[in-house]
Amino acid sequence: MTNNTMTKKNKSKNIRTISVNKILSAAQDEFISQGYQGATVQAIADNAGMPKANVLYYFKNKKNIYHAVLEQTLTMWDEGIGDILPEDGPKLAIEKFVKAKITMSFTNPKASKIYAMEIIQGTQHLQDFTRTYLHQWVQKKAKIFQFWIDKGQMQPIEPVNLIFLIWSSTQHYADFDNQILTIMDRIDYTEDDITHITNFLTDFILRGCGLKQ
Amino acid sequence: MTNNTMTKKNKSKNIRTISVNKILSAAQDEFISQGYQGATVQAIADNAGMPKANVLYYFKNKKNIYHAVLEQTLTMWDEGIGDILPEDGPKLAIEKFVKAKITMSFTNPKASKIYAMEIIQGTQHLQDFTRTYLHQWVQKKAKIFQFWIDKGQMQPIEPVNLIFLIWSSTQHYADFDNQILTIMDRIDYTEDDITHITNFLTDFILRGCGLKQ
DNA sequence: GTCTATATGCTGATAGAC
DNA sequence: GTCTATCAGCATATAGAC
Repeated sequence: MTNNTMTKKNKSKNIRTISVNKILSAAQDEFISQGYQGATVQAIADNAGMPKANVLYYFKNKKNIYHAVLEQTLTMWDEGIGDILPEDGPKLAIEKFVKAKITMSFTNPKASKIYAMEIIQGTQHLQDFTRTYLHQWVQKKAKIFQFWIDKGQMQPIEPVNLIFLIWSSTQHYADFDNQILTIMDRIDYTEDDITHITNFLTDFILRGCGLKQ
Repeated sequence: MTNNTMTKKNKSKNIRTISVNKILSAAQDEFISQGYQGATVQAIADNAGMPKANVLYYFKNKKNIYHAVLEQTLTMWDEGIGDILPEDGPKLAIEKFVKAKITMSFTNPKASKIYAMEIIQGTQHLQDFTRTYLHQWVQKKAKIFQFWIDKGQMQPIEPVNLIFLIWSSTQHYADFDNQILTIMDRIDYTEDDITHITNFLTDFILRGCGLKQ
């Protein structure tokens, strides 16, 4: 299908999709650096390369822009959380889980930051997500760890705190990238850095669980 | 010295100290939950129990309030960072370091949150602190770990990433307390929780470093 | 769909009486 | 030192021409 054969509807749908994505991307940056209140629709429009009125045409108001950014964030969180499968056994499962979280941290640090800011500020918009989805996820996965412990496949490591440690140590490279890069004398993470960090965290956590050496 | 024998200067100095502390405490809460821009002088004044004009009498403007809160935060960070001493050897040093960071997280979660938000948002006000003080601190302590590794007192664990892991896993309980408490079905951390978490993290990290079992 | 002009409301900050 | 009243500026959001 060429541009010439496009229906009017398809054309305008494309413009809409492109504009909406530009706005969401600009908004993500703006909300991270300025916070919700500090972010101005004007700044989002400037960074998206369009007049302020257009932004409000697509999203009606600032709150709706933020909700859309949050929704994107949760989708990524959900897709990137990885899984912990009983049939994998503790070693492989932890390796996979750590790798999934690290990958998410390095491929989408902005989503991680938006999420972190929400939780730090008091789970204002994410209370439902935490109370229901996340609560159940942790309980379910903790049971799998307990199953392995009971079968003698791993040492008695407290599962809930283990999950917290894996979350925190992997997210840290996304959320605190400014601090870490400054300390490491880098402008950005290189591929080598990412490989190195992945190996470090995987080895360290497996050893912490008594699953290596 | 009774109130009656107080000089006028002492009295007013007390009022000032009390008012300033009330303002700083209220401001800390407000900056965490609303962000810098979202925080209003009016809300700070309300939570401090005084008229807005009084707040601006003591601090002149909102920026100055925030700077004062940040200064408090850095002082706490500095006092709570703990130390890593060559003469302690790796095991004791790591035990002490982990314990110091956990203690800070549980005794002053608000300072940890203010700090975290600053770094996530791009070290806007803390670039100097990160570039100079923190950079040097990490390099210095990394050398001590390297010294122990070279002497065969501990396994070759990459020191800089080890420091990041200890920071992140301990701070997490302060910064993400809302999420953690929801998942753990608690309103607040109990003394038992804190002991349990301290033991978990200390054991896990020592094992990760190959210094236990 | 795009853009200009404008209304409305809120916030930081000040002036000045007490 | 405390507090009321008020100003000036800015940001969201809308109306309406193109």
